[in-house]
Amino acid sequence: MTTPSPSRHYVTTAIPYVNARPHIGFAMELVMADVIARYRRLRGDDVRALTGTDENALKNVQAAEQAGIDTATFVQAQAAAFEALREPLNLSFDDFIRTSAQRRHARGVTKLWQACAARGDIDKRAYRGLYCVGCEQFYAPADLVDGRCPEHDSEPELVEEDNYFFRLSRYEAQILALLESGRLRIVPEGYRNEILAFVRGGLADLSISRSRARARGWGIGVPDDPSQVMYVWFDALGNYVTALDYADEGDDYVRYWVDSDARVHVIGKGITRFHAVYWPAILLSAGLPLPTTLVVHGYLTVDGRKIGKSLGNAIDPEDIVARHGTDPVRYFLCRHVRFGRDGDFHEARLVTATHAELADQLGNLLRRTVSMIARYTDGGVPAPTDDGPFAALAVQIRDDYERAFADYRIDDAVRTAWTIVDAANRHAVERAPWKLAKRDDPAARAALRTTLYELAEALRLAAVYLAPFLPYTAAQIRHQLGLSPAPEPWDAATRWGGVPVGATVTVGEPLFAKTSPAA
RNA sequence: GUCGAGGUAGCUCAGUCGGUUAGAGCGAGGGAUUCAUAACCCCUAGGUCGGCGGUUCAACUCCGCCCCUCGGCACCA
Repeated sequence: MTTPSPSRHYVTTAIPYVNARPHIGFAMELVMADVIARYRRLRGDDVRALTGTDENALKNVQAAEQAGIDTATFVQAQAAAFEALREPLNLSFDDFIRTSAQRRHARGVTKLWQACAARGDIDKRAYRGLYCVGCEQFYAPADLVDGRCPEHDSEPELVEEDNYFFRLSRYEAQILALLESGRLRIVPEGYRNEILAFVRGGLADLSISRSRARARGWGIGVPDDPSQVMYVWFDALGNYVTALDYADEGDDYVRYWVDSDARVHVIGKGITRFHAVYWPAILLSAGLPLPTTLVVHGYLTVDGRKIGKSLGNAIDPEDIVARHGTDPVRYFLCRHVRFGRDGDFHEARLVTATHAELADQLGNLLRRTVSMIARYTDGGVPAPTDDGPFAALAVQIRDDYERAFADYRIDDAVRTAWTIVDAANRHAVERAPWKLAKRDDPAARAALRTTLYELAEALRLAAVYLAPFLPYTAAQIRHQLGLSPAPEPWDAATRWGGVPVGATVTVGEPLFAKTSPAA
């Protein structure tokens, strides 16, 4: 089931608030989006990947105040910490958007607002709500404890002010139809069902502005109304198009949004409603194409405990990578966290997986293969003399792998790739080339050459399939096998028999050194 | 309350359309082997498949009820 390629793909992560340092949960989201982008590029598709930071929230103002810095400076430093994840996690995003600091964003979101307004979907209404001065936010009655603010134990005051409202209710039927038809796909399906239930419950209009005073002057102004700023969600969701220069409807916007085959948002389960309901409604109103797919992941606990905002167990991705390596962290996040479900980032298990799977199974396979080729066939990949069991396996694997990615089940995709590694290790033992090498008859020599070829080719395939997850490792495997750094076009790359006979192998350093377990 | 997702070997999890002896990895025990990072490979581990009842020749897999965990239920990653 090969999907037609090349096609155009736009892949994004959500943009996180910057009031706290990045934690391992967001690192997982970044890695997932990166894996999807790398997979599409591997297939020859035209891909654009975006991440960035959501900076206009009141929370950021408060956090800056606590830190004793002005908001813009604080936000700038925090955003840098997120962008700095690119190196340690080996991310390949093409662009990074900052919602408070880049004109393209403010301009684009203003245009988006105006487009909705022109459609008659934005109007000013009186908004009444219970407001806690301490928290600087409104509370729904249900969120209060005995009518008091859960944080400050004070009675919130009834505040009435004019806000702009978006006519979400108008789009109820359309949103429902989108979800039901699958034109807007949500994976895994469980999340789709939740949203469906939510929409069927009826959609009320949405407040999309705050008084400038209440927002402490921070945020993007409502067009033609200096007294109001946009509610951060309206501005944040817009990032997906403003980053592409929606403001001027530039080339990137046309290419990756309007004319794209897939507009994919990778998000955490907590914000699916914003992406499955509010965002499509805004786009519908403004007359822009909608996202095609929402890829929803679960939350991570750390060593079994919830990630506390300031509880101290919020693992720093840079730190964990410094101790265990980029590919092991990416590998653990991709294979050992079940797609769509909550998972546990267990450091001891990360170490176990790195040793048992990456070092012992994959790393060792490469080493034993390359060593035998160096020793038995003078360092050149030999020509096979007959077909082994792998050609059929290769077809099956490609099929399973593409199917897994079609549903964004990246953990299954890794498992599928791994079946090659397992098969090759077993094959090595069954054929025992080290025994064949001690015999001197023609049959043994033919069998030896065929087997070594098969092992090299299996590794080549493994490197192809693992490249999205383990970019550095895949490159190392290619290097040691004597292959060019750039992989072949997808069809050729995934077909059995791609290792050139005579390629000169290099016995390099072990792929994964075994580290001692972290304290 | 309601809706959803889970509850399978010590741990983390797989189990397609119901079908014969319920699987994998880790951990544990044993064996084999030497190409390789003491790695690879093979065997074993005897788990009431949350509980009770039902449908069926046959249910982990379908239906009902119940128990436990987590999450959504209007503006909160």
